[in-house]
Amino acid sequence: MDTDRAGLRERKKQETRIALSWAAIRLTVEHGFDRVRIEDIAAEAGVSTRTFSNYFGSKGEAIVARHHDRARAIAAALRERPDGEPIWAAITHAALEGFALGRPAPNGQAADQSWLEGLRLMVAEPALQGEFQKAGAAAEAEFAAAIAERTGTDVAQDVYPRLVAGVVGAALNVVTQQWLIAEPRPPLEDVLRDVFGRLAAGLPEPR
Amino acid sequence: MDTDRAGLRERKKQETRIALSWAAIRLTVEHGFDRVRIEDIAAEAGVSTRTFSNYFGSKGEAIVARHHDRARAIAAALRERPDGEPIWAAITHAALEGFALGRPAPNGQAADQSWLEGLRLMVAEPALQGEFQKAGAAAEAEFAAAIAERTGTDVAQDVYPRLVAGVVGAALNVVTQQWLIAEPRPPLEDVLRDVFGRLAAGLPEPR
DNA sequence: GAGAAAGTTTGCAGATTCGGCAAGCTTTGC
DNA sequence: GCAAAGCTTGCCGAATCTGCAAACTTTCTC
Repeated sequence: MDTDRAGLRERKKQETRIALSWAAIRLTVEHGFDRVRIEDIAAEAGVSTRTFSNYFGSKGEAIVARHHDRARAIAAALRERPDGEPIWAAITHAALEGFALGRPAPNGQAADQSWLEGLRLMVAEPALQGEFQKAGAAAEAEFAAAIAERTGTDVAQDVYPRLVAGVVGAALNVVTQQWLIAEPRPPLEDVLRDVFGRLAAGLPEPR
Repeated sequence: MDTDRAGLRERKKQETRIALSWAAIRLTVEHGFDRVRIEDIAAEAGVSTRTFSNYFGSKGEAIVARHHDRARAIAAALRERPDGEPIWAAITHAALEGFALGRPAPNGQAADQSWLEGLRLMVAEPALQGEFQKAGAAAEAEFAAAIAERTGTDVAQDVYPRLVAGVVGAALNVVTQQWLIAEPRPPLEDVLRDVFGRLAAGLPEPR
């Protein structure tokens, strides 16, 4: 969002954060979760281990940070959708935008590849699954707030916004999963429309 | 399930596991997550810290273990539902059974109260949210398998069973949440029917 | 039943992680 | 240009986690 808002200090912090996160992903993909020490990640990003701890509470948090940001981007995208748009259309567009959105990788060229491997890692490594889900849950909270706003409901009181947010979160997980494993890899958009279509139809039993 | 199947050894292990888990919940509710050491939990359950580590990989895992078992019970309950039953009816019943099911607490009388406080804790404490979600995800996997079995679909291939499992998981989270905060506390069954009804209807926007 | 086999519990030690604190730098704001 | 505010870092102690080997218990076999 605020790409270069608010000066040098803030920008540097973002850079450090992202550098740490990518370093964590790269090293873990390459060597495996428990053969990477925080010391290694910090070194790769050019900061001290103590600084690592200032940014992230654990190795897992650092690895999942990219996913976390992307998930929140979807919530942000939803807020940007035009007011009149029907809710499911808005959600679909927001999701597509969020997925397509900024996929910055350490090296420009193999960006997608790095991200793909990172995602696979987060989903496969048991030590990371909790962190991965937690990131999703955090994003869901923002998503619920955005939905409540848009539909004039109350997050604290009404079940609707939280339910939709939770369901969409679950759906996006499935979409990601399916997209990761399907071979050949289908366009994300197709998977997403299929899944959302089923939701809107009340999840009819297939045949 | 296998209450007293398979001898003394197995039973003792279950007892230790449950004792550790309840001890972890009780102490954490009373003193707060980071003012409880594994040493304390182990002492409360009458085993060594090393033994604690044989059962659980972390404090969080121990605290969430009860939730984990209950969530898996819902998947197990689904497998027990009669074959002809429509899928959503089966899921609803399984969920109700799973929720009602075995709520053993350290002290018989305040069982529900302990469980309620434990749940609140898991949902409120950031350090536990990841673990909580992870337990849910693990249960969801079993749930998906049960659904695939029942509907003759393929977990690895088809999106349907994973999607339904994910959505139901999300829905149960919302139900639990709503049930925890609503005042006066409504019957769980009512909340559950409301939420599942919305799902089956395709999540229509509330006016 | 007795004795062997298999599975558990425990203490110990080493590697890591985590977070408070205070000193040294850098960026911001006036 | 300077003071205030915010970051980074090293150091340190408290906790966690895991492999290993010894001491026990339960289960299995004859």
